[in-house]
Amino acid sequence: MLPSSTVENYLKAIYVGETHLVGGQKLVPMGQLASALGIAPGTATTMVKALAESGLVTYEPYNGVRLTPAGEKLAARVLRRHRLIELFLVQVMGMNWDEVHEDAEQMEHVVSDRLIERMDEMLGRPEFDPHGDPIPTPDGQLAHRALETLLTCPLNTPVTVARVTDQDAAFLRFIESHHLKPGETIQVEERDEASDSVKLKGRDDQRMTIGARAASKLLVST
Amino acid sequence: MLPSSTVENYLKAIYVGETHLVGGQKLVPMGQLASALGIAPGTATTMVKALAESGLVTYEPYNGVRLTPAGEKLAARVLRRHRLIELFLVQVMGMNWDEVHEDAEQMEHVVSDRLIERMDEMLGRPEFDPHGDPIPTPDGQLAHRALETLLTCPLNTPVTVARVTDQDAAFLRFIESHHLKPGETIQVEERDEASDSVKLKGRDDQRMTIGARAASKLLVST
DNA sequence: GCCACGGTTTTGAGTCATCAAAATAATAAA
DNA sequence: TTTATTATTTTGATGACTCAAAACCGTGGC
Ligand SMILES: [Mn+2]
Ligand SMILES: [Mn+2]
Ligand SMILES: [Mn+2]
Ligand SMILES: [Mn+2]
Repeated sequence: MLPSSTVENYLKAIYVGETHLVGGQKLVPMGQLASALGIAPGTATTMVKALAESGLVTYEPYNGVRLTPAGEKLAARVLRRHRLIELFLVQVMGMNWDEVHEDAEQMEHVVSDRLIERMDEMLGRPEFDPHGDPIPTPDGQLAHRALETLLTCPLNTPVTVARVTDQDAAFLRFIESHHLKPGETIQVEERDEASDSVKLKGRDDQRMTIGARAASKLLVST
Repeated sequence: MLPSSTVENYLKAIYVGETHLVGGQKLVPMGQLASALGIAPGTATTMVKALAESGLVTYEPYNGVRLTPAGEKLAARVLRRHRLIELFLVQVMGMNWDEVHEDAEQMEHVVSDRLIERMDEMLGRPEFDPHGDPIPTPDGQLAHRALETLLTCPLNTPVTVARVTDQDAAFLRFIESHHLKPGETIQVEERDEASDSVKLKGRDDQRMTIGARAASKLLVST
């Protein structure tokens, strides 16, 4: 039985949720899953039990859920499609990086393998999507990069923006308008705990100050 | 309420069904609708009653169904998307014309207006899809052409293939391999009632014989 | 060690889309 | 006109997916 869009969305959310877990944690709590999918907690519980029944996840009541190898394979496939489609929409269709998420969210479930393969080919087997998120390989491997946030990277040292971990359109437009998209080189000049902000030097030595919250969503390579 | 994929498919099938009706007929019978959608007749009846309830169709029990202006607007929109997507997949993505139907069938329900507009723009506001089917304009107008089938067009006169009215992949590949795609110029040399076949002269004066059934699916302009 | 609270699960219900098969209506044949 | 055939509608049921709200569990505070 091929998985429904709903099942694919659950698996993808669990997959992404697992990467967000800190430390040795391995289980995604139901509350987090429910809010990631925008559904009621009870619905998540019911669905996850069904997913466990079909061998795609392991479910520990009151603890959370984890993907089985079978579930992980499916999840990586969906995430690969999502990110390839996003990149395609930006690179080939000329759409803005803040408006491709919703299209990708739907298309990831319906386009044929053949079309995905054509996109991948046209894009030259890309490794990262427009937001710097890694694109899983066809066999489910995720490129791992050692990145730091603007809150932890070295001061007064050129760093390259590599990834933006927030899909919010307004935030993405802000990033773009301040030339902070992946690929741009910047420096962190100062961090101020009290004012909860970070001072940056960007393109053309342009100075700017952003909040710590925003700074934590900009990942850079040194 | 935005229409579900199911509703969109029903409306599209009724829309296309109406164009296939001969004479002054105006109602699409339930059986035809059901088989076009590949569902049980009883399901069609139930759904159509719901569509009538929401003002998208007019339903006459035991006679059939017809689109209201509201329903026709939605149906034309879906058909426009379907055919634009098909053309996009062929022209831009380099897919074959016999493998784009299924992708379009799904994508028509999910891609954003913005993306459709980009496709339309990239393709130069096309009027016909890869099969020669007219693409409804944004306001729902369908280009009408006076076409004849290979069963009725004049003999020994150059005619141009304009449209192929069968989405079956094997048939489309046959058409392609014999250089009978829309745009090709051919001549009908002879029709034989007894053998139920038609003799053609195609590209490079290549002779071929095809069955009447197939001939009726090739529409030409004189 | 009890209790309150936040997170989780259960319960009961509803929507949408579907089918198989029985009942019925329209139509063609005898 | 009766009968047989075919198309259509009704009926009863199922499977996914969802919610609201009640019940429940586990843990940290006191
Ligand atoms: Mn999705
Ligand atoms: Mn992305
Ligand atoms: Mn469709
Ligand atoms: Mn077509």
